[in-house]
Amino acid sequence: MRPPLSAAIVIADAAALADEAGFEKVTLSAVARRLGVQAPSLYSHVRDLKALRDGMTALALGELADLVAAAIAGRSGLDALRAYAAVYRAYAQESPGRWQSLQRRAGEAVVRSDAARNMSTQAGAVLRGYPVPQDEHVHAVRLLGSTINGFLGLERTGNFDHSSPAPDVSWDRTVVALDALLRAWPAHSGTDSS
Amino acid sequence: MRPPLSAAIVIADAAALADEAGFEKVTLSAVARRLGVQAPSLYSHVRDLKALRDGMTALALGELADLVAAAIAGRSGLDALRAYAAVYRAYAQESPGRWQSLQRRAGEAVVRSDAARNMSTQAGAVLRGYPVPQDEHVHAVRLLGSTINGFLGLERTGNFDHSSPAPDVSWDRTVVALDALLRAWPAHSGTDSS
DNA sequence: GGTTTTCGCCTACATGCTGTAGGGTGGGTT
DNA sequence: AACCCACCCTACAGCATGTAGGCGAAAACC
Repeated sequence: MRPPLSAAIVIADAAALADEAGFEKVTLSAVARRLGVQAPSLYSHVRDLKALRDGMTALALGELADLVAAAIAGRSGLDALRAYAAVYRAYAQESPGRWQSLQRRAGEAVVRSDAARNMSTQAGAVLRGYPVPQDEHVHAVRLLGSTINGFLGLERTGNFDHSSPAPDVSWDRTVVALDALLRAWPAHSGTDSS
Repeated sequence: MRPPLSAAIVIADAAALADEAGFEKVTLSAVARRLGVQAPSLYSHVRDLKALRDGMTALALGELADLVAAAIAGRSGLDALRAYAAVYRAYAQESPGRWQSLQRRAGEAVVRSDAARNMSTQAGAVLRGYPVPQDEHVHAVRLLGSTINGFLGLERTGNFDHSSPAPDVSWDRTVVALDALLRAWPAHSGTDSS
């Protein structure tokens, strides 16, 4: 009758549920209900809950890596940075559950995946337009990721809800500030003035 | 015999458990076991699991606000910024469960608490040593929080584990970079080159 | 001093989720 | 036609949340 289930289908459905109800609401029972199947049936496709979550993380990682790749292709400098940041924010807003699935310690397999490797590479690519010395790239990449992810996290937890103006304005300032920072990357003991 | 339980004791014990085993492992059953009591007994002190978590968040918020207050008192500029950032990082490292309790959407009561209000005020105080115009303070505070919290989040989820050098080095660069950024806060349409 | 109230923890239970064991059925193969 | 196996099923054990109601001991009251 119905086409048989597969790991991919289960994980995709779990991701959809996460986006609708929040990552923490993703339960094997709930996914089974959505798929019109009994809960134990899912264990043939997914080892356990941890594996399901890892699958969602891997899925999100792959999607995001593709989006980032498309966004920064052919751009550089502030242009690339804007596109890079915009993709993250859009993803966090449009797929909040998937985005949440990235904010956790994932299994080894996920960490070593191509998508995960790509993500760091892409962050490095954004830096190409900036005068950050090669041996400082790690730090710049970490700073970039920290600020972008941190902003999205605070926004999601409602940290900005009780002060004006809307987060969008701060987001723009933040991206511009990061651009300025990267263009004048400080030397070890302070800043150099040009 | 034993002194009777109280909400404060239950919450404190839950916080201790969170630090030992992770925030997501905090369960009313587990806390009851630690306290040598049956699980339903806790419901006289804590309305439900959500209330317990909110209590932990409020506790952490209060502790952190006090630590920050002590750290930035009498300091300014980079000195204050360093102390401010250091308190956050130390707290995240020494009380990981409590820190995790801050990375969630808390109930209204917690959000409106004095401690929560203090935290924004304190972030603003750090900016006093920098030439950030008053109407830009919100953005700077948000940026500061984003970067600091984001770094700690990425560090905790193991994002930095598979690249060298150790996060400590990046942390230092990050704080220095934030200092540089605040000292040369970019104007709205770009940066001014001094 | 004895009675009564109250407080704090208890047992019992309903409900929901995870994960295991093992059964049955239908579609494809030979 | 008989077989097999992929796929989903039922049954169950274990642990979590949260409700209802009981019991005992200490405090309060006459």
